Amino acid sequence: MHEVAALAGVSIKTVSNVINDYSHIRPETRQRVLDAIAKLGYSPNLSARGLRSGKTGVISLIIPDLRNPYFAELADAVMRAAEKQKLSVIIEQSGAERDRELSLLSGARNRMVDGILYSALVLGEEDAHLLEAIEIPMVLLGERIFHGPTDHVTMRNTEGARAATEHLIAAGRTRIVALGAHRGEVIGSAGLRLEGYRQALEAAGIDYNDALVCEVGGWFRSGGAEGVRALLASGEPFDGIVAFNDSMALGAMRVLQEAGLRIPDDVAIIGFDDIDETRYTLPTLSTINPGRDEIAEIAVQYLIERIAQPESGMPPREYLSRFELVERESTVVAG
Amino acid sequence: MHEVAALAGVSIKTVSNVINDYSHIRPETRQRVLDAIAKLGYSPNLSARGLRSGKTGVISLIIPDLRNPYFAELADAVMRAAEKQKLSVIIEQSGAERDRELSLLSGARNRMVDGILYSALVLGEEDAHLLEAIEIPMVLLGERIFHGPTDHVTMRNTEGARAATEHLIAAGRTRIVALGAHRGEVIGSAGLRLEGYRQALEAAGIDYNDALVCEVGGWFRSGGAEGVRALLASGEPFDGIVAFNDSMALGAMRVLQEAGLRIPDDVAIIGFDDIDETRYTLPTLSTINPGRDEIAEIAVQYLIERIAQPESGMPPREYLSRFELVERESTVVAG
DNA sequence: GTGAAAGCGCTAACAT
DNA sequence: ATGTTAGCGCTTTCAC
Repeated sequence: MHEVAALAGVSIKTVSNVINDYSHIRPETRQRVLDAIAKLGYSPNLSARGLRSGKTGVISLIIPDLRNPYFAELADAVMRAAEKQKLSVIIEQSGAERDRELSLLSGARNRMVDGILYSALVLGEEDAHLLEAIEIPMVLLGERIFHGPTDHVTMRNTEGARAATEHLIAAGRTRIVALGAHRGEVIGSAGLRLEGYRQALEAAGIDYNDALVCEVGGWFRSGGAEGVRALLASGEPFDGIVAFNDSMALGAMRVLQEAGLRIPDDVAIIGFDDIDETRYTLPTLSTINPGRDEIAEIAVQYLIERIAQPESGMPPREYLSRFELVERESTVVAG
Repeated sequence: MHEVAALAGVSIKTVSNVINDYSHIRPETRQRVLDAIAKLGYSPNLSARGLRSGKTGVISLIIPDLRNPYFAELADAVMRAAEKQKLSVIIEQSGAERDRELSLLSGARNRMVDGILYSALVLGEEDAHLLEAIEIPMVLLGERIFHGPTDHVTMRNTEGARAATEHLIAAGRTRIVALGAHRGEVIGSAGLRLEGYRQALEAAGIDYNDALVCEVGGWFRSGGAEGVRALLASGEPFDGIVAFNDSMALGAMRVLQEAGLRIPDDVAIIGFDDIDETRYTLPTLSTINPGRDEIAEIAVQYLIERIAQPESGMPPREYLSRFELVERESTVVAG
């Protein structure tokens, strides 16, 4: 920077002004500085800037696991949104371990980032108070913690599940499985989506049948597969499945096909998340698009606002994205 | 830090020593400092440390697109390897655009990272000289650029493809499709894998049939699907497919099944990459596991070594990981 | 419109 | 074994 100033024949302050797009610089001077920068291949030292300004231009995104397509796509959306705002993103994987989620939140690595986007999988409502201790700006993604002390961006889970269920009902299905429930959970994606499922049944005058509510080990393909296997073994008849995420739906599809059932003729199935893969399976999977891009953009915007005004006293905000029902082959009987 | 020093009744230097695990500190003093740190909830400012030491403890990983499962899994492996070494990872997506790959490599964001792991998709051999201009340590992943000025970590592409092809031959297939070739490409994954395919055919005394070498638009599901559709339309008979990555294999499987062909009975198929999904499709997909964890660990280790000794004059290294053939349902006829 | 100087929080010499 | 001091590269008052 000194060299640039020398070459351009100005002071180091002027160089700083040019870089930061300050006003009141003669165009001619500015050009001279720009030329010098180009000639010397200079680029500012971000650590120094960070030290001085207290900001690093980096945010961290805490997610359970990148190998889960849902989170990979979420990370992609967040990175695109962050880039528009000239922010870099450090991704930290919690592995869905409680200790790791906690240590990442309070960890020393955070000293290097301006804010955190936190997609909780393990911490729940009862841990909301722990978030109070986090001193750097944070925005929460997903459903695990409501009414926390931070901004929260998520989708309309209940309405989405209701729309998915109504879609199957409209297709003439009456014995509809809810795949991925967690008994006793009221908040959290599982609880909210189950509530939407119930609402749709009730509105259509279909009795709720507990035998069709299928719990799983985890929201993975394997969980969906096991769930449907158990269901088939139970002998309880069904003609539709609302899976609470796409991975489970895909696992379920595989088991149904192995069992010789046709999709959607024998069983119609709809998922949740609209991960890329659902466009290429056989059959393609109908699903609820949660508005991922919108979630990412709003979350980044909220975080930037909190970073800009850490002590604004603005109460925690809650943003619910628009979802969209995506109709594909798994729910539409050809002809 | 000053406060910590005051509370512990020592100088700020001693605090620094404790934090950095220096020797020659009386255990009692160290403990006093540690207590003070805990009480004040102090944690060091990484920006300041970075400014002073010239290192940030952050590396960047440049990949085309996280939504591609192969790269999501690579990113996961890299992050796990980096974490073991106490490094954070900033992920940058190039979107497979040439301009973006170049600007990311030389971009200002790099001032904040100690080194780059670069998985090229667009830049090729002819751009190797551009890498010379990058002044920060870099390790290359993947096949696009060989003989560049940097360390390079990748898999044994030719041997892997040969093993895959031999696996189909051993299963009695003789009319084997190579799916995902790029005509005229010699280096790059496509060229290397095609070479392995040819070697296997030759070793088995099977004539190379150009009509079975199938080019595709891109290494995505859609590319694999289109390729197989064209092949079916051509009327050229085939009983096996070596797909140069798993995504194409999955797209191909879908088209085969739509066409009423049984896998593996009518057509056996094997992919490349061992992405998670291949364990859950119907049928499950045989594939070549490229040794992703090994690649990630070696790449991070190489990068750390280069960061430690930027001007060591050590010549560029090349590391080839061990691969493994994973046998699943798509190549094994039951019974 | 531009320059001079102070200092962000830390580490590395050097001194004690 | 611990304290003192200079300075990393930048931004930011405050003069001019």
